[in-house]
Amino acid sequence: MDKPPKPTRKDVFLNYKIWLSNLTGDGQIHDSTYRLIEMISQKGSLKAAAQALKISYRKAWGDLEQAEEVLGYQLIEKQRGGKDGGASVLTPAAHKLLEAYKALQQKFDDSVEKAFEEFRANLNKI
Amino acid sequence: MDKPPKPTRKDVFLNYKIWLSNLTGDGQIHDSTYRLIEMISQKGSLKAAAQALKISYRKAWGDLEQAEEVLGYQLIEKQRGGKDGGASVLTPAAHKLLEAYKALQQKFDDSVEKAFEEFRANLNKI
DNA sequence: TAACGATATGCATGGCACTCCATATCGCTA
DNA sequence: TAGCGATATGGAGTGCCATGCATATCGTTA
Repeated sequence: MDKPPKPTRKDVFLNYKIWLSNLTGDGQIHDSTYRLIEMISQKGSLKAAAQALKISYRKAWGDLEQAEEVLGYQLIEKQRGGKDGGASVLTPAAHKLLEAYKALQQKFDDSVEKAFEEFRANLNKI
Repeated sequence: MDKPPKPTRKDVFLNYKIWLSNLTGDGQIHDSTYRLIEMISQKGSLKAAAQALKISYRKAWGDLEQAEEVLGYQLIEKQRGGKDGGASVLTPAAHKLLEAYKALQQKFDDSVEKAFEEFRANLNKI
């Protein structure tokens, strides 16, 4: 019925996403994987971490598998059986990865902020 | 059969993606939409642009619709009927948008480059 | 050695995005 | 004024991927 009610300028928002991958891009490490690793560190098991993050164990396991595949080294020391049926702890490499990732994230947030302000200013010149 | 053939450090790559959206995030403008707009500018019609980019006319039309909805103003002046059955040309606003986006993209590339080098260096300390 | 709880993994299914298809509308041109 | 070709838009069909389900495996503990 009424198509153009009035061309009104609206507020727009910039979104961004960064992730690691192997050369082909079929293996990837997303932000969710970092959160998973952190949660494993807190909870002590993959299962508990998955529950805490409200994702399926299946997915959590798969994400972790892929991350280790991409990097080429282990992030988690996993134990089957035992006192509590099993457990998972981070490797030193995983701790370093988390640190490095946090720093990267921070740097990004800063430059994104600046770049977007400029962009917005340019748009408003229209 | 053979799971851990040898934990070998591998090369990893940083990927990123930026996009605009409205407040709720249900309306989005992706890189593909900018490419579409550029192609419309070259080809002179939405249909030809969609074909050139090998996407369905349906999707192209929808993406454009969404982009204009997010921004709140027209990007394309579309004509139905006429000499060639119809045509599409960019509005001045669309040209400005493309310019601003390219600048943003460039800025991003630069900061990604820097941030990733640092990240990589940190990883190699492992 | 039976039980328990976490890791490990294949497979069915459901949701979603995109493509295909069908149809309507528009306005110049011959 | 009939025809053409592009825009406009809904709906069915399809393919992919995440999720969930089911089940096997493992090793300590009681």
